[in-house]
Amino acid sequence: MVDRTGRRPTIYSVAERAGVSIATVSRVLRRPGEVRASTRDRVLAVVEEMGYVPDGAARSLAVKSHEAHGLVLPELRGPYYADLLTGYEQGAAEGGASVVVLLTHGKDDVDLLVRRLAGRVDGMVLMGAVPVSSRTVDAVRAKLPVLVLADRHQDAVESFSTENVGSAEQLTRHLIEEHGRRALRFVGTPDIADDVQERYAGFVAAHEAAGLAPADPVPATFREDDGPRVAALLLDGELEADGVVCANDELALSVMQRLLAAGVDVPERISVTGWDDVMAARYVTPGLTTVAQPVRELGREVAVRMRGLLEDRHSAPERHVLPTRLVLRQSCGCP
Amino acid sequence: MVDRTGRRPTIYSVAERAGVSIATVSRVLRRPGEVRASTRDRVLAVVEEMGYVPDGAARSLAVKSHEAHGLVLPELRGPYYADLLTGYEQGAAEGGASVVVLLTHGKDDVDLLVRRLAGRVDGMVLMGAVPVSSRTVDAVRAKLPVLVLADRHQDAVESFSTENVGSAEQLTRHLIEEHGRRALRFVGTPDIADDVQERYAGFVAAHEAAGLAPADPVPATFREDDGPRVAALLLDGELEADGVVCANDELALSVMQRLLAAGVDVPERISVTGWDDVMAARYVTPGLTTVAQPVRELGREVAVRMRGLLEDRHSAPERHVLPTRLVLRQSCGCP
DNA sequence: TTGTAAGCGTTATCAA
DNA sequence: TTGATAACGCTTACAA
Repeated sequence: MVDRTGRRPTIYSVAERAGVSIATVSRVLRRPGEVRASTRDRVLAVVEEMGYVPDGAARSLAVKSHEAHGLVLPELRGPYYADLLTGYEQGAAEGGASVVVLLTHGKDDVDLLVRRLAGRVDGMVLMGAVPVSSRTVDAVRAKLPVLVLADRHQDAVESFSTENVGSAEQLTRHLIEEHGRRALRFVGTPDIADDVQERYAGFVAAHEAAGLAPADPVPATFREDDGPRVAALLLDGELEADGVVCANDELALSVMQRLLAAGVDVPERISVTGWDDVMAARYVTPGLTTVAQPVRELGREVAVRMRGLLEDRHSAPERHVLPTRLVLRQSCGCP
Repeated sequence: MVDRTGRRPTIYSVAERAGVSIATVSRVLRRPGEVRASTRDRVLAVVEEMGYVPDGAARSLAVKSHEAHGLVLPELRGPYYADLLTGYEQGAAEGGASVVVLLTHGKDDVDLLVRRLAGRVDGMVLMGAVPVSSRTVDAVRAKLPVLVLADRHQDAVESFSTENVGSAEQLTRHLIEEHGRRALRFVGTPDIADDVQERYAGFVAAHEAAGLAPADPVPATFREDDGPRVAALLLDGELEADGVVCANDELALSVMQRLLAAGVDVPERISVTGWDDVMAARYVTPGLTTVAQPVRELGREVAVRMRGLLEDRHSAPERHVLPTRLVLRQSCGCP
């Protein structure tokens, strides 16, 4: 399956073998309707016989489009990013674009990698949590459309996110009003990401609406490892609480497991809630009350919007917020 | 940030503005050591000022390398594929390559998409479960290195997988010998994928070694939806069993939940085991006994091997098998 | 309907 | 140390 030069077949070798010009080969592949059937069949036969696959780089150079989008995520733990990627890939594929994934976790030259990626894609999506300088973001934005997810509101760049404040407020209010909680703690570090900040804001809002004083957040990362520490605080009595609103499910599951193991009655004595609705949330006992985000849809919508931006530059940056859904199970106190 | 032609800066506009040739600009970016410091600084300043990012397609065309690998997966549900991608991306990035992800689920022109992808990457990894014709695989293989994961042993193409038969046998033997099970059923459809087939083979082997007759498998897909159906069979008494060896955790979790909800004592009356060690496996009660695979490492090793193949074509196809680890929790009967 | 030829934006060889 | 210039493999006017 190599032509006589000993290399992989190019459009030239196919053309030669089929006895046509390279323009005709190109047409056969891109606009078969413009070629006479007999010619087309002959070319196609040669293409098949030689195993010719057009070089994407050469095509990109000629058409000035990479037919690819870049998706930059911190990592892929948990269902969030995977669902996001799934939705995005689908949306991009519908427009004939493939997606190049860049995972920043554990890399120390993120800015360089992002810039380099910018040379290989038509548009780029950045997760708010990725550690990239705003200088780099600006440089990339000067070159191609950039969409940002779940990030602090830099109003210059268009962003997508799922609703946080309202749902957090609703969840907190539920704990206060339906389950009579009076000493709730928010577990998570608001500064760590925009989402967490907004969820804490909702927590605070619900307290104020109820005439209660909101407690300070209990710092914790998104990882499961912090659960035991927080649970220990609760068990020691160092943290007085009749409910914990955790920044995500991993944290909530891990805290809850520790509490249960120590004989604490969840939810009777302490309510526990999470965020994300991971698979484990519906298999644990008690079932974890949490907030479900339409992540797949989010991903798909971001991709569709990106395709729109690629068609028509210069549309004003919009701010998209998708609604979330409260999932009441038993860990809050519901039957 | 556009040059006077109104378009994005190219190596030409940078060269012009810096008063050097394009060759020098290219050198500054690729081999700064070969350029006089004063020239280098001047060029770099212009690069920065104009926001110049080299076009990846043009570079690929010139160097005859896409600096990208294709990873074709059926979907991204569950931790398996996400971990695989994480490991692969890391391994690829270490070699300066990015990864283009193609998700086949829900697409009807997979063969076409795979061929097209082959024109944009230097090497391709195919998950065994993706619905792609062997004609296409052969066509792609003629053009670039292909690695296959968890696939039926077509010995022509190099493959990676995690160990199945031995671990399944070990797990089954554990149920028979330690927990005295005598009526085990395997839940999963062996024909669906190579993994399942091998897991069932281990199930059978353990029975034969113990002088027991292995029952036929109970067909079920990898999805959670099949759990209720299988559980119903068990509850109806239509399926006599004192233990079920499920093809994966989703299935096991869902069967177990149904059994528990119906008041069946797991593991006292029925043992339940899974495969994959998903997060939920360690949060449910009883904890799910399962088999953990080193998926991240697998991904990374595949990427490293791909880099090797890219260096040196024509190395004979090897068959790599990574060891797995039995994770004993309580759902099998262990304390 | 088909062919000619001019780009597309890099890299790399060879001279200067 | 730097510059001209020829690839690289494709698409697409424009001409025939």
